Amino acid sequence: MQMGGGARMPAGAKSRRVYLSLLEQISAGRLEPRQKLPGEEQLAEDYGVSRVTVRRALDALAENGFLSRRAGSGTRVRPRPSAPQPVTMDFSTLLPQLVEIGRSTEVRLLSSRMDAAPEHVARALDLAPGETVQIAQRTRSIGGTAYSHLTTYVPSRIAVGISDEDLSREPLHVLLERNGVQIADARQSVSATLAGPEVASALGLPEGAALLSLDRVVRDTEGRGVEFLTGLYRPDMFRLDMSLARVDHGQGRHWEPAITPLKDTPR
Amino acid sequence: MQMGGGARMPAGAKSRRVYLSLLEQISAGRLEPRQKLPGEEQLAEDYGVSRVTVRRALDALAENGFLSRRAGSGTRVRPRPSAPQPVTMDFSTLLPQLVEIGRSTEVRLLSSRMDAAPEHVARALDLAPGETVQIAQRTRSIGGTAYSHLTTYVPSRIAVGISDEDLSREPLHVLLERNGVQIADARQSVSATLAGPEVASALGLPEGAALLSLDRVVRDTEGRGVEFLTGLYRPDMFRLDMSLARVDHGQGRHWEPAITPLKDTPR
DNA sequence: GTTAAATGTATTATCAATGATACAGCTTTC
DNA sequence: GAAAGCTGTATCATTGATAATACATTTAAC
Repeated sequence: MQMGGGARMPAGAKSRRVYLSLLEQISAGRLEPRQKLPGEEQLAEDYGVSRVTVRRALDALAENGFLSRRAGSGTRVRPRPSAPQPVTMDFSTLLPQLVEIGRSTEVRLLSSRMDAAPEHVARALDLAPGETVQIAQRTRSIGGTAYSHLTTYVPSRIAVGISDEDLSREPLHVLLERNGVQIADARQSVSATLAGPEVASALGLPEGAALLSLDRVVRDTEGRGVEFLTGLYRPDMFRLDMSLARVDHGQGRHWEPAITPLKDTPR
Repeated sequence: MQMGGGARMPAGAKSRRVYLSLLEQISAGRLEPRQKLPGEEQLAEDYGVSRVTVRRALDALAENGFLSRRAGSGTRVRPRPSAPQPVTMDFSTLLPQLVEIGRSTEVRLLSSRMDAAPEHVARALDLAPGETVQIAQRTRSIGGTAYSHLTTYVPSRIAVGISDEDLSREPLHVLLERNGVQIADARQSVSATLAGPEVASALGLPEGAALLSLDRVVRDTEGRGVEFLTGLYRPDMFRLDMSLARVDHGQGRHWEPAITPLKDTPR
C-alpha cells in the first residue's frame, strides 16, 4: 500500500474527495489492476457530483500514474503505479540508510545554523533551557529525486568543527564519533504526517501529501543526548521492512525479529 | 511529531495551505508552546492571503487543540496538543499489539465475507488466481476512540470455522494457530498514506488525514501464505518505537536492536 | 461500415471560497 | 482611563470550483 497522494491533487474539495476515494479503492485492491472503471457519467452519479468534477479526479489519478485513460475505450487501473523500487530500511541496517543495490544517494544541505534548541528538542536531549544547538536541514536523493527531508539538532558544544561540507557528505553519527563522542544507543519513533509547504517543495510533493516521519534521539555512553533527528520520507520511495520469526522457547510462542538479511524484495 | 491533520481541516485550498503550514511549524517545534503568534493581519500579509482565510485556518487549529485564542490577547501555541498517551508498538511486542498500561482495546468487526482474493493479496500469499479468501475488516479502539483500521485476508481453506465472534475477540494469528496452522514467520512493511472516505469515517478523521500504514504477510512452516494484513493507524494515537544499541564487536561498530523493554515513555 | 460507449472539449450558469473593508469588543500596557 | 493591539463579526465584491449541457472524437463490438 502506497497511496502517498501522488504528485498532484485536485484543488477543490469535491474533486479531492473523489480522488481520495478512488485512490483508497485502488490501494486497497478493491479495484484490481487492469480493471475497467465505471464510465465518467456513472461515477458522477455514484458520487453525486458532476462529470467535470469526476474528470478532475480521474485526470489527477492518471497524471500520478494510478490510472490509464483512453478516449473511446475507458479508464483502467494501471498495473503498477510508477514505483521505481523503493528504498527500504530493514532490521539489518536499522537506521534509514538504504539497502544499496548499486544505487547511491546524494545529500543536499539546505541550511545549517546555530540557534536556541526548540523546547521539544531540549526536553528530548536533556538540555538546559536556551542552550544552543546546531540545526541542519538536509535532503537525500536517489537518482535525482529527493526521498527524505532531515532536520538534525546537535548541542553546539558537541558540534564544534563540523563544517557544512562535512554535513553534506557524512551521516551525522559518523561525524560525531570522529569528534570523540561515544555513541551508546538511540531511540526511534515512527509515525506519519502531512507535508507542509516547506517539506513539500523540498521533496517535490503537493502540500498535504502523506509522509512517513521518524524521530530519533541518540545518546552517548553517559546518557547525554547528542543528536535529535526528525526525518520525513516519501512513502512511495521509502518503506520500513521487518521480518519476524515465530519462535517457541519455554513458556509460549512469541515473535522475534529476524536479523537475517532479506531476500530480494519483489513486493 | 504528530501532525495527523486533526479532526477538522479547512475546506478551501488556501486556508488549508495556511493550516498545514502552521501545523508543520508547530509540530516541528519552530513555534514553541505558549509562544504568541503574529497577529492575524500580519499572518495574512505573510501568506499573501486575506485575514478571513487566515482566520479559517486558525479556527480549525484552535478547534483541533493546537492553538488557544483569546480576543484582545492573541493566539498562542497550546502547550500540549490533545495527545492522550499514544499506543505504541515496540520491539518487545513487534506486532502492533499495544504496550498495555492497564488499558484494553475494544475490537469492532465492520464486515467479513468470502471473496476472490485481490491480485496483490494473491501474489503476496502465492494463491492460485481466483482463490477465495476470508476478508475481514475491523477497527481497534481504546477508550472509545478507534485508532486502527485493519483488513485481513485468510485463504478460505484455512479460515474454516473462524466465526465472526472469533474475529471480534482474538487476534487472527491466535485463531490460526488454534486451527492448527504452524506460523513460522512474517514480513511487515511500514509506510504512510492518506485517509480515504471509508477509513476516515471509521477512524473519525477528516478525509485526507495522514495515516501510518502497515502491510503484513504471515507464512507457515511450509512457506505458504496464511494471512495478509493491511493496517491503517492514526499517527496521533499510535507510534512505532524502537531502541537501538551501538555495539562494537569485531570489525567496526554498528547498530543492533535493543529488545529490552523500554522504560516509561513520557515523550 | 455502423453503432454504442467511452473519453475529450467547450460554454454558460450557479454556488462556495476568498478578498477587502469596516467596526465592535476584549486585554494588556502605560 | 486612555491607547494600542488583538480577536470577533458583518458586509459586499470578486474569484474560482462546480454543475448542466451539448457536441466532437476515439475505440471496440457486431
